[in-house]
Amino acid sequence: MERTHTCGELRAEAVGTQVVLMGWVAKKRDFGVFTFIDLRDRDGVTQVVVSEETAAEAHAKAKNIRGEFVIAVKGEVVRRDEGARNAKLSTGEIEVKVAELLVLNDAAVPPFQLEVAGSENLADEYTRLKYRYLDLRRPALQHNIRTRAKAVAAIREYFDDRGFIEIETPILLKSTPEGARDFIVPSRIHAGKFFALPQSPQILKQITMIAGFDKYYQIARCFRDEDLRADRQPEFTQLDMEMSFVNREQVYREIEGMFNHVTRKVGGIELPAEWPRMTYAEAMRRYGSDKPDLRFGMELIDLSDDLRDTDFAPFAAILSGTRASLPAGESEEQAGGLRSQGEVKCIVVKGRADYSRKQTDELQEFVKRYGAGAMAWIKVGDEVTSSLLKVLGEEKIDQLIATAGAERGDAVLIVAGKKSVVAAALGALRNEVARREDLIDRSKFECLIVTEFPMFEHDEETDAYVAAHHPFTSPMDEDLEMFKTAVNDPSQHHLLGNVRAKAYDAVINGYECAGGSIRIHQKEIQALNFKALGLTPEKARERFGFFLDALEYGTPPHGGFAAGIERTCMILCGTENIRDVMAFPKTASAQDLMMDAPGDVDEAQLDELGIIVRNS
RNA sequence: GGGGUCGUAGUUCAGUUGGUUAGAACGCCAGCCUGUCACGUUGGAGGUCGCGGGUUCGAGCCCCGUCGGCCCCGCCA
Repeated sequence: MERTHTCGELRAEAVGTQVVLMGWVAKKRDFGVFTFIDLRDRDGVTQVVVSEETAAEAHAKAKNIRGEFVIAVKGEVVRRDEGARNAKLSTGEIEVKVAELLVLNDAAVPPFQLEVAGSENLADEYTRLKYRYLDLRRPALQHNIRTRAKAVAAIREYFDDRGFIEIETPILLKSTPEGARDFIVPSRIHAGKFFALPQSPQILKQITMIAGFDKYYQIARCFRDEDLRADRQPEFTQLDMEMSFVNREQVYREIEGMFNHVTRKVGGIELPAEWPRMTYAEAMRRYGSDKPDLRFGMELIDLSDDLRDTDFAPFAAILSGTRASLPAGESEEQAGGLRSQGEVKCIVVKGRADYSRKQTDELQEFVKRYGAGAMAWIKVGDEVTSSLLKVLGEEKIDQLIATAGAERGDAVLIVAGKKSVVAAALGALRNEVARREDLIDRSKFECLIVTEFPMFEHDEETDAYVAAHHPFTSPMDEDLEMFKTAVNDPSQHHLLGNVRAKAYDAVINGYECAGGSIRIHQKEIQALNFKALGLTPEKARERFGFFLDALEYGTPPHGGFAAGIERTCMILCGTENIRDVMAFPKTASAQDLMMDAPGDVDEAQLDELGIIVRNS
């Protein structure tokens, strides 16, 4: 018996033809003298009917089948009676009248029902991950995994057409101690030495530019041994690309071009030919985030100027940048710097002057997670009420309402503190409120390129500057002099915090979908950068010697980006969970429940590698 | 590393103030049923209440610890 059709393709036109379908029993409805079977494969579901009268042998076999049995049926496609059609099925106009039925394989009773009718009451994720092969049979996951395959195919198509060369880089390479934790792989031949899995092919892709390939791309697996999140797994896939002799705008055009091609091909979605651009500074100021979700407004509004004259101690301390506002441990010298300066900002929630005490308390708890000490509120109801009324007085409250642009019926949610904390707290609160108030239009795709990221971030613990993107990112031409001053004059070191980089992110619907930069191609600036990062020439050579050597031999100006395949697919599939777009994901504690990895290895294997495991 | 939340039948859940024999639906098993598509119907089996300890005359329920799923903070150049 040879399959002639899938279970998703038969329509009324096929009526009268003989077909053979193969698939899994999704559902059986037994009426004694005849039995309906919903037969499922990756394409869809077709109802087949087995009658005792016309196919006694097949009918007898049908008696003994159960969900997830694998069967083949041969029979005629017949039109269903007027009242017996099923509009919910694409194949619902027809059914297959079975003449022959073959049980290709039986199946144990599944540990969970693949789809509970009419609800989203799926089994616990633990069970579904353990039996991932069963969960993957669900149409929703089948669809997501196929969408991902289409997206990857579209990406290849885009770059192939534009003359990019797909180059594979090694999975086994050398550990570099900075950045994310590496997964390491022991070497047998060099017992006691280790490879590291790539966190990204960053250096290697730059070397393809030095090697003269001009345009490189790769669908690259990346590994980072860090804690997981709803959108983060320890291994994930990136579209990685790099090009020579380009400026930032030329890279932006490829970002736009690629995403636009993928969304058009996969989802039939038309994104703007040119995406809006916004500097990092503007994004932080207006949205408190470097990846703002632009599907809704509710921008952050600065109330600092209105509060500069206040006696209210917490605000006064924050706004004046006096000692009281500094976190414990921060020195007075640092207080002179810009970063000790705090601010007071707010968002306006339209129509929610009716927030209850419980609700504002919940939101306060929410912002505290981001380091905010408290959340103040003003409710512009029939009467104006506010947690700040006593300390600021009516007049000041009215002034704040005016600055915030709040109208009768609105609620104003206020956070004060260090700039970074205010941004983190209000940026997150903005998303949280939008979610709660259902302000997000899920049919929208709001794209943005965020530009001019800071070159460095200040690490409070070590009081050192670390690369915000990676140590090969080029500073902005405008900031080059400041960069040089900051590196060469120890008293001006803090200026590093103000140096902007030619680094950028692509953001869709609040997800960072891609990021990249123009790289440093001159060894002098690269050396300067290592110095800024506190790497002595010896240390730099130890870690990146081969790369520094490579830079000596005629490096073209170059830049590129990497795009997260999973995050892109999450947006295409409309899911908020990365596991929904990966065939075999790991749990939040980085385990594979299906194969029970990671696991122990034989003593003999360890011996060969020269490894002794310390039992604690 | 920290926080939140959940864990009761194969699955999804209910379970009152701590009180008799822990329930429902779906699934499963055995029948009946000529048009279902969440088929209907009759009957049946199925429980270490995650695990360990404690309080109590008595614990699914209270307390402590622990394990696991999910989410968040830190972390993720």
